[in-house]
Amino acid sequence: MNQFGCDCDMIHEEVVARVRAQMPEGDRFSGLANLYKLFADRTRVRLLWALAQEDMCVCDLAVLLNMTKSAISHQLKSLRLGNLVKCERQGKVVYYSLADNHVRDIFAQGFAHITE
Amino acid sequence: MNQFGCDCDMIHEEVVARVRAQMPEGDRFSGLANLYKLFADRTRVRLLWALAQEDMCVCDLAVLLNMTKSAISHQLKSLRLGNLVKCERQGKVVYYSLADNHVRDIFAQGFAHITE
DNA sequence: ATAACAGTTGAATGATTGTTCAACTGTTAT
DNA sequence: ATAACAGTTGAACAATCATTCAACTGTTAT
Repeated sequence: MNQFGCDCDMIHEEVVARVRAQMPEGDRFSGLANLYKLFADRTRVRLLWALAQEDMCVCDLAVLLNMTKSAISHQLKSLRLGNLVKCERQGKVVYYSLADNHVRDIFAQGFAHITE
Repeated sequence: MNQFGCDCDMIHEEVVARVRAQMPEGDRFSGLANLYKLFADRTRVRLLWALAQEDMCVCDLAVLLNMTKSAISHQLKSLRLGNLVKCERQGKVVYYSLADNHVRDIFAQGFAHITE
């Protein structure tokens, strides 16, 4: 470990200084990583995709993905805390839907990237 | 467990049938999840952001993020296997750069979502 | 040759995370 | 009241993953 807090020399001082100067304030990178974490699981991706097609209840989603209500509910909670989905109770049934259209845009871009 | 392979009834048969019919072939959801996994870590997000500013070598990136060459190199390998970055050796130094401009677009969208 | 430095690699470790299980709440119907 | 079903929750378990450490490769300069 050296003066820079790492185990090597800084080779291009000007480059590092320039990039560091453009770095955003605070810790916006963690927020960004946390957003992408919600898309970084096959089950959650399928849930979001399904809700991008139609609003659905927990049981329908469980049947669609061949998983238990519990597993689905746990993942929906993560998505709810991340403000990607919202829910509304009607009697015994809880209907989930996308929180906003941004999720659809992110999907479109993701699919575009992996199919090229 | 029932006929559907889950622990509940299908409440809206038509909805599930309709959504299932629109489901993409194969397992494109895993590919999508794997793409987002690469963005789902603070270190990798910062590496990608830095390389979106300028091409850099491993030592510069290590200094910039206050991390060891080894940790940086491991993460760069993941990004390389995911085709998000590429590298080129010039003498002792290995320069990394974004594989294409798609990464920049994904960043723009991500930042747009978390700052609203 | 050999020293010095940039970078890579594999195993090990600790932390994070997805699913299961069992127990629970809330609503509807008998 | 009570049974039945939709959904939630917390603990436990297994799997995944990021970082560390030590040993290694490749290139340059002496």
